[in-house]
Amino acid sequence: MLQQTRVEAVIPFYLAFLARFPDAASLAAAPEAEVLAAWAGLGYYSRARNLRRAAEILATVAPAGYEEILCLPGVGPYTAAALASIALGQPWAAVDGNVLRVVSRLTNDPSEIGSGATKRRFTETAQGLLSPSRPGDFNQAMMELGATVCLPTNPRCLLCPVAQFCAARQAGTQAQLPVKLGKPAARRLELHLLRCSVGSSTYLVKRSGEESRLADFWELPQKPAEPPFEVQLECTFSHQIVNDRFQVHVWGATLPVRPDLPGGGNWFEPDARKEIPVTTITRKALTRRNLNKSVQTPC
DNA sequence: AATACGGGGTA
DNA sequence: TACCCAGTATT
Repeated sequence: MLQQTRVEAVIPFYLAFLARFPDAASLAAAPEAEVLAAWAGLGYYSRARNLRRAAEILATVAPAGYEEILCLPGVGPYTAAALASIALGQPWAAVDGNVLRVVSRLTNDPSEIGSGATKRRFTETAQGLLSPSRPGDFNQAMMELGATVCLPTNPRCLLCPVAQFCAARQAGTQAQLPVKLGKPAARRLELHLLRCSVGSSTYLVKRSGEESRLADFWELPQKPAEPPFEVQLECTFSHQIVNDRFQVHVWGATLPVRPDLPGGGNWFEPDARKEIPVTTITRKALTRRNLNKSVQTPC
């Protein structure tokens, strides 16, 4: 439950869940739908399915250590280390997002925090700091430090119990760590979809692939009325993603029909321009699933 | 290495 | 609004 979910958000779900499924056997015996119902509101529902599958295993065998715990579905390096250290007292550093941030500051290391190489190195650092006699307490202390003191922005160094060991604090760089690779200011992508009307009918039009020799032309997915006909593009789109925003640019265009080209006359050259407004849609509202229907709304 | 997966809190 | 959260699985 704690994977990518704040402790405060988890607690009520955790209590209700344990009341309903007090042990591995009862969870393993429960229908998946019932488990999902108890999970409702927590998000990341594959965690619930994985947890039930793990319970099926745990009802039979008890894993002996990190490597075996890691084999359970839904258990990755962090969770395996947390379980091995807290439940079994074994010396594995549990490295979550908090610990990555704490280590980046303790060592004043400007490496990009999202890369796999950096995570591996920071994990080794945490492993070296780990208390072998109290690995569970150490791991929880590191995470708690990140959650309450070594905050993402405005770390509270004056309250920090390990400020005297912190390289970033000495260098005064704590506010600039950890370093996150910024996404490009604007990724521009082609939308490959637009709408046109033929007479009173409206059709979707898509651009053919770049690798095609017809890359610069637009294609009617369904064959419209028999040629000859006139095609008037009402508008066309392009979109770009700026940070978490999905912007759709809409502009008008008129395209001449090219019956002389391959495709039975269903090809024509783009002739666009004059950008008019910009519609902004949040990325959450524009997943791959509903892309097709969403992009039609601005038109 | 990138992405999908959720819902909620915060600056 | 943009980022983050006691990450993992999949591509």
